[in-house]
Amino acid sequence: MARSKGLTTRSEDYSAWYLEVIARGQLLDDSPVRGCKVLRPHGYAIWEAIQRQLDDRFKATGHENAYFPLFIPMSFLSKEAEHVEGFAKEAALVTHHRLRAFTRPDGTKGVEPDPESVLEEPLVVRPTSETIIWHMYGRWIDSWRDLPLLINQWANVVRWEMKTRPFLRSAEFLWQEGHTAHATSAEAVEEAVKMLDVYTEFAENVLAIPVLPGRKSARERFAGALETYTIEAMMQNGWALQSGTSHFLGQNFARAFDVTFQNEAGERELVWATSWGVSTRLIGAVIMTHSDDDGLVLPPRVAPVQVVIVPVYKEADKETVLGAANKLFRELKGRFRVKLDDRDNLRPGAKFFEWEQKGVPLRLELGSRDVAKGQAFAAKRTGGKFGLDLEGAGDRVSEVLDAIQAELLERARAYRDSMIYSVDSREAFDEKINSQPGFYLVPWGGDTADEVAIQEATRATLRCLPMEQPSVEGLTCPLTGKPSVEWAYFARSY
RNA sequence: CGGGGUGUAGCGCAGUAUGGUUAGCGCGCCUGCUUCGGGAGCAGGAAGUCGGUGGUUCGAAUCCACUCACCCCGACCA
Repeated sequence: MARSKGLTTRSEDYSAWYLEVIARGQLLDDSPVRGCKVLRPHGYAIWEAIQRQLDDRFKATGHENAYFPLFIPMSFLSKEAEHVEGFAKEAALVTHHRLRAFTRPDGTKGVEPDPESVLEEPLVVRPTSETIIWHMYGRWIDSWRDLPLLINQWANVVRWEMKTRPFLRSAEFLWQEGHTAHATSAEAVEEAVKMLDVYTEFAENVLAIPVLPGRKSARERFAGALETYTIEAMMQNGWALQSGTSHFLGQNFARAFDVTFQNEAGERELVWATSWGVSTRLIGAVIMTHSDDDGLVLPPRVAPVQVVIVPVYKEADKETVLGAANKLFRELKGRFRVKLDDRDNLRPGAKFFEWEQKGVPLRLELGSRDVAKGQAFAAKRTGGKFGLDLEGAGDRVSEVLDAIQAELLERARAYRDSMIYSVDSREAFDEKINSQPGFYLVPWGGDTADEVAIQEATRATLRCLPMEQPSVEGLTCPLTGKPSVEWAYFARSY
């Protein structure tokens, strides 16, 4: 009989639930290296879907891909003061360029760094690529005609984090980083905001994650940026997840790497910069936004398998059913990522559980009764079962997947909206923020010192100053008692 | 990096206090037969350097030291 699915529930232990969903969905596995995970095929395929669809958007907004080296001369990191401050503590360093074999006293063999191979200048494994990219931009930019320069790269980066969490924070992760150069400040700001819009649209339409776009406070800003824009998502435990950032870097990197251009008047000016990125953290956001107590739930647009066909047969009708299943499979496979699970060693129920835990949005069961009716028995991962006509199945499946995609976004939005609160005093905030986690929207009037104090008392941080800013005329900040300056969201965050 | 916890077969665990032949159990895996609409049944079988290194001992999964990884709670961060 139906035994317990054995998954820790979200309400029992949200963190354990998250780890189990990842393990059962076969997204990640541990590696022998601290903080570094292996992206298994089912997890990597989600990243590939993200890459494809984001890359299309980057190309559509005029960007080109390039690739810059993994290794950065150590001296580059120190060229931009705030930047080095931000990344020095977590930089991995290459100091030698070869190993040599040696024999231990007990006769066993080992390898050690060859002292003869010490690098003249150590190399930093990139934590982000601003420095090496701006070094190169200095060679490529000379005239206003070279601008804007709009480049993106898909890469891995390394940040030696103290505490890691699968997808959300690991020592090595995959991401994309866009780096653009502009002739004017206004144009650079426009670019940074435009890319935040791309992220916002992508998060909602592809990942089905509603996000709050906004600006970071000075305290939360990227190291070396004048302005950091962010999209903040709400996880099911009421914690915020910074899901993408876009930075207006001013002329900081141009100044540090001496990147100037000659304007139309013939004068030399420093170039204006932006950078923007999203990472495999987005996969964590997808998991924590949509998954349920039965396991992974994936939006159709990023699901590695969108439709699974499970034939159900007895020996007598095996041939008929498998024939129909194959026919359906061939019909769908040109349009969807579809899997025909015709394994003979598992019974249907076992297959249902397996695909459920892998987050497949739509399951089509096909038994002799269905074949006789000219239908498949469809089950949505989001709930709901119905007969689906085999005739014209492709169009119908397309509609159903679209409906699931929309349903996930709406469900997430309703949940998120139900977790946005307001408070009228600091006391109320301190009392509620941890017993009732969520986004707290306040007409903020504080400064960095106030943010620090609030975090020390509650562990909540200022997540963003939303792009949409209704007037705060005449309002007082409930957290500081100072006159309100602009609206801000506070939350616990990952 | 500080405090706490856990490492025994692919997964989940017992065994460790009080050291003692061939280290068990459930699930999974392999073979065969019967099954097949929500985790199949029976029979047979394979799989472990007990996280690693070093020590104590006639003898170590068990005791000691060091070390690695993971998890939880803090400090730091995408």
